[in-house]
Amino acid sequence: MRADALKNHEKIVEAAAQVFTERGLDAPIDEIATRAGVGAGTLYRHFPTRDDLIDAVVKSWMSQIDAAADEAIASDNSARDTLMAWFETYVTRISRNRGGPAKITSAMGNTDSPIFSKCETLRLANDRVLSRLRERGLLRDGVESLEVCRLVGGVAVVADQAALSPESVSSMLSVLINGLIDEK
Amino acid sequence: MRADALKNHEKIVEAAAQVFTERGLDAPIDEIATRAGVGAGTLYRHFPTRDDLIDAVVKSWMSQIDAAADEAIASDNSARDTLMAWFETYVTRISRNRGGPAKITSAMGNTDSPIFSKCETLRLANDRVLSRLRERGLLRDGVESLEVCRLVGGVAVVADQAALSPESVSSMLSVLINGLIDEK
DNA sequence: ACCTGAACACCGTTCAAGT
DNA sequence: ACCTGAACACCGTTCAAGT
Repeated sequence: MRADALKNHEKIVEAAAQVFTERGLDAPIDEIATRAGVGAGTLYRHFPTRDDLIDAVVKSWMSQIDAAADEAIASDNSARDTLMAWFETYVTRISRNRGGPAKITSAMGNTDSPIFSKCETLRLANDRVLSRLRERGLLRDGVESLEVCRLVGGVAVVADQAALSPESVSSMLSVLINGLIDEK
Repeated sequence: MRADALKNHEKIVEAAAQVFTERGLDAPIDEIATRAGVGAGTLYRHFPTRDDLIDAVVKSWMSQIDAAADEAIASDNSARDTLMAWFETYVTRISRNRGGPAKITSAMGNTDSPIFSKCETLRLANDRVLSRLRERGLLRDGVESLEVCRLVGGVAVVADQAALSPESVSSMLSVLINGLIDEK
């Protein structure tokens, strides 16, 4: 890769991160190109589809997910508290940009989506948390990680699109958690 | 209203119902106008926003919702079976057109959405089913109808956008139901 | 009073011409 | 090898001209 191409690549990702934050994941591509100071064609050369661009932007804040999962696993809190803290982190992360929950949750389990690997990171982190609780005998049988990601993602999508308060989200997550934990 | 205006109104709603079924609720407005045989301006005169048009189309199949709720209430099935049948009907109805779950669920509880009254129909029908189960002592405390509509709607949104199978939907609804019923 | 459709605006995407 | 930006396509929305 030539030096100017590399530089442009960086500038585009940086601009995209800004624009996505301000205007959501559906923001005009052209504004990103302008903000990055490159022509539209250059942007398309580096990122043929919007999803490729999203993938590049999401990359940076996905690593924090693993740390959050580790923290949830380490704690000796009740299953309820563990799941609530973890799910709230999950929702917050994927909701960082408007349109994020829908984009990420609908790509979940879809192998040929450009952002599939990011979804896998999420799914595997979630699986680790669930597995830990299962070991402790706190989870109902037959709950699958992918399914839980979709349920929690569904809550995030609705909250994102209807601009719901964090309290509404917690309250919805609470119902989900009731459905997941084994109360003996 | 003049006779030709009335006729056009009907033709537009009819065309919209067709086009929405074929191409989803985000289908090009212009195709609806063409199919109805009217100019774009005429369509906009009758329905200033897309939501106004959606409202008119949704009207017809919303009445069936009340019947489904009545049926759910009348049965002496277990809380689980009652809710599963009702939620599946709920999801099917709002998923009739692609994009329907997102449109309807994000308008839920939003007083100044053009389709608010349709959402109220859904919410009230759901409330009747929940109330009946609560009377029988089968429901956990503190579950609100609006919240349940959003949770079930969230499942429908994800299923719609990720093209999930009916089995996946049932399985997700099952988790929700676990979280709603009081197992003593 | 209502309708038409050309016109404008906006945005995604491509590609000929440049360096 | 990579970049630019004009050009094209598509679609939403308006409005002057018509009946």
